Order: sequence, then structure tokens, then C-alpha cells
Amino acid sequence: MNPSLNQSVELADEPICEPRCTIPAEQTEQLQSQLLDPLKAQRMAEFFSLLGDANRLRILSLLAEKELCVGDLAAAVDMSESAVSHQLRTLKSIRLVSYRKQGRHVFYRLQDHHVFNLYQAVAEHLDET
Amino acid sequence: MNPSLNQSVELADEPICEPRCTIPAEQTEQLQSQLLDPLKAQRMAEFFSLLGDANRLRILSLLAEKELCVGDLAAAVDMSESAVSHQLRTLKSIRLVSYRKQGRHVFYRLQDHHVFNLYQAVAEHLDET
DNA sequence: AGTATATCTGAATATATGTTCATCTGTTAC
DNA sequence: GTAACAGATGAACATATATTCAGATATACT
Repeated sequence: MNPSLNQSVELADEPICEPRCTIPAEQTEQLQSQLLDPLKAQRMAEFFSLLGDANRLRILSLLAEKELCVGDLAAAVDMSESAVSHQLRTLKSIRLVSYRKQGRHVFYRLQDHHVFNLYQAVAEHLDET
Repeated sequence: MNPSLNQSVELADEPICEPRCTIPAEQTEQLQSQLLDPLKAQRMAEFFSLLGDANRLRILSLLAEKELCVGDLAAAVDMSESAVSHQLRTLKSIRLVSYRKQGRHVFYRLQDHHVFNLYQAVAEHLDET
């Protein structure tokens, strides 16, 4: 993974921007070497963004328990089947869910265990006052 | 944390929706007991959503390394100071960054180590083809 | 074949979100 | 004091995103 994001939060020993806050180009470049590259940033942003919907999270919370078909999901989360289908398509696009077809039904399930870690980290954060 | 989201992804041993996909109200209620409650879902969604921006992630990747003032951040990520300031306000609102004022400068830093876990989990997920 | 069911899809609307611009506040230096 | 600077803010615009509705597919049943 990108080494530029680690947990150590050091104080700036020498504020770059003194006396003026426009730093020399040289130091800016040095900073930029630690910068998350735009393409990866974009992909991560898209991923977080797609998780950023209450209905999708509620759907995921059900799928975490057991696989379910669209109709049952719709009934449980109290949404239209169309709306659920759209959201599932979104979740498929980031490979968070997969599905199997069985007759007329399509059963969806969580595809990726990383969701759980994400969920946990965010829950912890939110529980801290 | 909510016990309804765990890693076990079991196959539906008895598809609820047979023969019709509209399940009995009783079973729907049972499902709903595993459902992430709307308020928490909303809070989590808001959190993920606020992480869902490439510029914010790029800012975070720099702050993960060291604390920085708005002007230097703006120079490094090639955005206007105004834009950076707006994004920092957003990041403050979910307590991902905090700041200290020193004269004219405001130095921002990561406030929460959970970001790192999130980052790691997403990076892993994205790296899997 | 024809009908009913389960799901998907595209287009349209409504809403949320990001960025920009102009302006405002607070700080430092002269 | 006033000028220059760092940062914050609000409003306006542009863009992205979610939801709805109408209709399309695909499967099962008779």
C-alpha cells in the first residue's frame, strides 16, 4: 500500500511556510511525492462514495447475515424493487456483492470481507463521542 | 458494534421467497431485526460520503505524514486556498482532522487513527483485480 | 402459446455536492 | 493607524447522484 499514509501524526518541526506561506517549489515537490496519486485517489473516492448511502448500507447489513433475493430485500428495507435493484447494481460495480441466479430469483450475497473491516472502523470512530 | 453485520456469508438454506417472493410479514420482521437502524445507517453513510472525494483523500494523504497549513496544502494539491479550506471544514465536521492556530497560520493534522484502517482496507480491496 | 412473476434498465426529475468568486475576519509587520 | 497576508465564509453556479416511472427481459407455470 501507499507508504505516504501512516498513523504517525508528527508535529511540523519546521513549518514550511515561514515567513510566507507560499513554499518554495522545491519543497512543494517534496511534499507532492507523499501525495496520493490522482488516479488511485479517484478510485478510492469512488469506492467510499458508493458506500456513502444509508440505503446501500442497510442492504449490506442484511446481506452480511445471509444471501437474499431482490424482492425480500425490498420488503425488508421498505424500498421499491426497482430502487433496490439499482443499488445492487451499484454494489456489484465495486464488487461488494455477487449473486447467483436460481430460476426467477437472483440471490445476492456479500462478496468481500473487507466491508466488515470498514464497517468496524467507522463504527468505532462514530462511537467515540 | 452492530452484531447484524458479521463476516459469515451463509447460503440461504431456505429461500424465504418461495413460492412467491413476497415473504410473510412475520419473516420480514425477523429480517428487519438484523437491519442496520436508519439513524446509524445515516451517520455511517455521511461519514463514507465525506471520504468519497479524491481531493479530500489527497489532502488526508499529506496530513497523514505531517501537519500542514492551508496555504502549503493548497500548493501541494494544486487547489485554491478557498477550496482547501472548504474541504478541511468538511473533514473537521467528521472529526478526521483537528488544527492548532499559530499566528496567521492554521496547522491541520489527522485526528483519528481509524482513517488508516479504512484506507488500508479499501486499498486491499481495490488491489484485488 | 399466453400469463404471471422477478428483476433489470433507461430516461426524467429532484436533490445533494463540489467549486468558484467575492467578501469578511483576524494576525502580523511597517 | 494601515497595508499585506492567511484563512474562513456565503452565495451562485455547475455537476453528480438518487429515486421514480415506464417499459423491457427472462423465467416459470398452465
